Amino acid sequence: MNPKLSTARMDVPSLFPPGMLSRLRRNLFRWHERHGRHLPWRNEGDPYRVWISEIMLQQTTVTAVVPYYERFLARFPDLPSLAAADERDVLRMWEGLGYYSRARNIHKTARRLVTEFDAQFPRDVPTLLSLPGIGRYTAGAIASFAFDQSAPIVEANTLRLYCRLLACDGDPRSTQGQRLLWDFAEHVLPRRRAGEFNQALMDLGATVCVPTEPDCCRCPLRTCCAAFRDGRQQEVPRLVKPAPLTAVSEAAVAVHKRGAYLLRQRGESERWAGLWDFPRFELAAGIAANNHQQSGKEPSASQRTALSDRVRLLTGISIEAPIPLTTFKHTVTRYRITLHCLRAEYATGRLKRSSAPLQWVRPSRFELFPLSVTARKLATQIAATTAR
DNA sequence: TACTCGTGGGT
DNA sequence: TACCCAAGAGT
Repeated sequence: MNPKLSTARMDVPSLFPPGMLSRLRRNLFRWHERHGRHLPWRNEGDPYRVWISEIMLQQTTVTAVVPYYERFLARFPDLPSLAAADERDVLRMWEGLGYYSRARNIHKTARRLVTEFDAQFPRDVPTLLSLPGIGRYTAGAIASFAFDQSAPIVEANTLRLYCRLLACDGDPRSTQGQRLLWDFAEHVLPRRRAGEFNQALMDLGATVCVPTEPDCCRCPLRTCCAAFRDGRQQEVPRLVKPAPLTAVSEAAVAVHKRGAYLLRQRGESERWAGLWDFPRFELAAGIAANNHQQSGKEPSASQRTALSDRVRLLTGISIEAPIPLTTFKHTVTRYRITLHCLRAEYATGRLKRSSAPLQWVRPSRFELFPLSVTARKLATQIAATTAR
């Protein structure tokens, strides 16, 4: 038994009786014919495209995905082209989209499909689940969208929709809540046209049953909706309070040597794993995000001296005194980072071999490297300056 | 189980 | 401005 699946059942049928069920399906299909979204990865009948779009759409808005999807498909039009690519080029196409393990997993899965599956996409959920980066939702999405298998889905849009249809009070992210939602998803799913049905659910969640101010007047399912009946559509589903942001002050050093700059590939256990960055160090951490007193200042003379030591420890080379260039503010996960960018000339020494990959790169070649967002900004600035 | 992993757009 | 939120998966 695959641990990503659960067979535990709850009493969903009593919560949603057969008469209501057929009405829900009928109304939803009818609504979708007129109001469904038209998206680049829809109705292509190509599991590769469905897969790429689903991975990109994990925790990412449609608006953000569309340009990345188009670029990615132009560069890697099919499974063999993706499997044959270098990971660096895959990450380069992912740069700026976030959650970079998705790109690394896509690459791993592409290679596995070519070597172990004869470059054919598996059609069943258990086999899809065995692939890196494909969880229960994505497996259901690929199986139903690409192969019209009767596989249920639960994601942000359907979670909200199901919770409201059921007026679910509990925490939908808890184990119990998840079990209820997956049971419900399976219960409502028709045997035929499952892919179209799932897409209709998501379209409804994305355009009508939205998080705030759901447009219940235009909802084809309002007569099946317990939350609407009780006037509680604004309270369901229960929200989770995000962790407060922590202010962090960091420094990035652009080390220059004869027209090239030092880049470092970030390690497996670091944030932005696999991306390249200028050597980067934490300076200080504040208590709260709005405590700018400490983090907003430029690095002091003693901090800049300490930076030289840390560059030497990290890379093995010695540098001249770093000179402040510019400052970026960047929020990532729970941290609001103030990044002080400095420039320093190479003095003496040779690059270490043992640590993370280090490389001297000319500005004209920056575009070949997948960079962290802030590194890209700094790289662009440096390239513009040196081009003159 | 709870935490980690990013970023940009909307309000 | 400071939130909220988004087609989740891996550990």
